[in-house]
Amino acid sequence: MSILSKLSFKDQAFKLRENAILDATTAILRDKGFDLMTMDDVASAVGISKPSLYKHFKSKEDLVGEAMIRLIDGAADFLAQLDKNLQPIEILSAMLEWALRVRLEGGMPFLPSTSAHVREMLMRNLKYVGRVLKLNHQLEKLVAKAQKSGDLDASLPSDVILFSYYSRTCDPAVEFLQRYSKLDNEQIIKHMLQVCFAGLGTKQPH
Amino acid sequence: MSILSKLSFKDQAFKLRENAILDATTAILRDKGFDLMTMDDVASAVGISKPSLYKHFKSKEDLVGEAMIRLIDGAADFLAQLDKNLQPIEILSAMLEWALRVRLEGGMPFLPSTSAHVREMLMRNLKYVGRVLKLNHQLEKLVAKAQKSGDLDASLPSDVILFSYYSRTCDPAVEFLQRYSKLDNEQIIKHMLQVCFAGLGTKQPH
DNA sequence: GTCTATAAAATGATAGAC
DNA sequence: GTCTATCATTTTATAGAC
Repeated sequence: MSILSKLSFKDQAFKLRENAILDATTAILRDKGFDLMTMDDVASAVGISKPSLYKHFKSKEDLVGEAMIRLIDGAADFLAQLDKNLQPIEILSAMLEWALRVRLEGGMPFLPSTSAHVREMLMRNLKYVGRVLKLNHQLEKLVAKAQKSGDLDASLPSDVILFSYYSRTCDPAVEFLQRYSKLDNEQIIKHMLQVCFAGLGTKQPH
Repeated sequence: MSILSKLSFKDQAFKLRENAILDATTAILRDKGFDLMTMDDVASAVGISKPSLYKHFKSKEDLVGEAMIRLIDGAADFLAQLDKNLQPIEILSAMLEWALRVRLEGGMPFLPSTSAHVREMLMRNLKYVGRVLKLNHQLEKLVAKAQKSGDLDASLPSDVILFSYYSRTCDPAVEFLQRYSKLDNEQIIKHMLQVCFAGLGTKQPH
């Protein structure tokens, strides 16, 4: 039984419309960012009026929060569905690869890196913070294991590894390469993974 | 003879006030970003009225452009003053170290990474674009030399190296570490340089 | 629940006195 | 060149009809 079949037809339509609103929100956030995205933009992209939009989401902050939550849920689902026999470093690499691919295909705005203002807004959203903390906890454990096994540099503080890892998912180099280089998406992903884990240089032992 | 002594006292005061305006603009950009920075913010931070501010800079775009130009000029000055006997990889490392230190000490907003909107605005500023292209040309040559000498990974496209290098100057991991870790600024710089050139992993040969 | 119309507030930019 | 006062516009959010 699908998740939708539990709901009445009316509620199904409602859910579908909410998803359409979140799709439009994601696309506009990616193109314009939070500050420049207006509720008029979203309403007209979906083809509804602004008061109707406010029936679904009580504020701009709420709307963006829900869009970000859907994003985090996608990442958590991907992680949950990975082969449990993979090494921690392989899981981390696969997660980053997934995030880069989603982003290159036009899905992901990754707002938290954008500005302190947006970050604070999201941090006030308890539902969002809960999802983030849970995912962060899983990734922390993977980083610790990979450091112990020698796949990640054990001389670096785990904070440095984790924050740098997150930053790679929203690295502006991706957009620059997509716009100004002749590399295709798969080549960009391959090189970004290489740069993340092996760096720009030819490593000397330390 | 200093640069200021060529000017009348009145013009000196004018220049000093412009510098104070640019200082305030830089600080506000760092804290709030372009979209949320208002001309009222800048005027009251400097202690002048908004119309006075507009006598110095004809628009918000112009003001931010000049602040960014001053930033690029600082980088170019630092590069020009480096020891000419340094290896290209040492110069690149020193430049990144300088940029990270400036940023950690509260100076640098590094807008170009922020949003497509801001990037487009700056790209319309010919004075700014000129400075950026000149600096970019110098860094391109350093990257090519470092790849040739084997200090930077020659198997990576130079585009990938250059864009990734730029991205490290505005890596959000820096702010996360400054806010949420117990590392001091110098430790953060050391680790960020390590991550940039050597990556997160323990490199296997390729 | 959807719409038209509008309130309320913020903000980029300027007029005009001094 | 600096100020007070103000315009014009944008934008979040809502009232009220249907």
